[in-house]
Amino acid sequence: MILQKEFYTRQDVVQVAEDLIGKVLCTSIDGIFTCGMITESEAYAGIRDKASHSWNGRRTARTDIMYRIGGTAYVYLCYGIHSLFNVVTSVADDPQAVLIRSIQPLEGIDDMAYRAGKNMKGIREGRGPGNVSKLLGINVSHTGLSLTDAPDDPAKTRIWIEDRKLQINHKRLRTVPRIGVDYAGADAMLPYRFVLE
DNA sequence: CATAGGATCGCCT
DNA sequence: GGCGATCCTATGT
Repeated sequence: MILQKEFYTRQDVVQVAEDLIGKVLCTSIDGIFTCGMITESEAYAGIRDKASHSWNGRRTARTDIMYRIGGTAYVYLCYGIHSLFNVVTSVADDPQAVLIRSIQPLEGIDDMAYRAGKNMKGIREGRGPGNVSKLLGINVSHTGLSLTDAPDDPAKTRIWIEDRKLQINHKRLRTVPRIGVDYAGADAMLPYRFVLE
């Protein structure tokens, strides 16, 4: 079952981030289908969260996507190299999002290995937000895509998330501070990161 | 216009 | 643990 608007438009982004663990992130790009189970996520709590791009109401051409309705893809370039994939949550004009940090590849392993090039290390684990996009073929041109509305042409690029009722061991789900947000002061300590070990 | 730095990664020591 | 890759964004002159 494909996750619909009701899942994404909830206003507690931390809860959505936790609920995304164990769900399956899927892409159909250039006719190639790949997917993986989400094993790590981070919540970015909008204008009140100093670690968020939308902190204090910041709004630019890039972050404008965060102000859209939940269920929209927000992809941006980090360090000039990596495309980082986020899921916009909550209602329009409440700019919250969840960063997908890691997946466990499920289908299309060969295509993922091809996308990763000769560097096969980490393919089985799909670790790191830059690698998630790399394996699934996601890039910054996909920012703004709807995760809930199917395109007119079935052959077109599509990104979505499925609930396959995969059973996860909640005893192995850790709630810890986020990574790489030291600049956010006290907000860097918030337990907004979820890791399935 | 110039410049610094970032929600990273992989390779080096 | 350190560093280079590489480019968009925000800020300052």
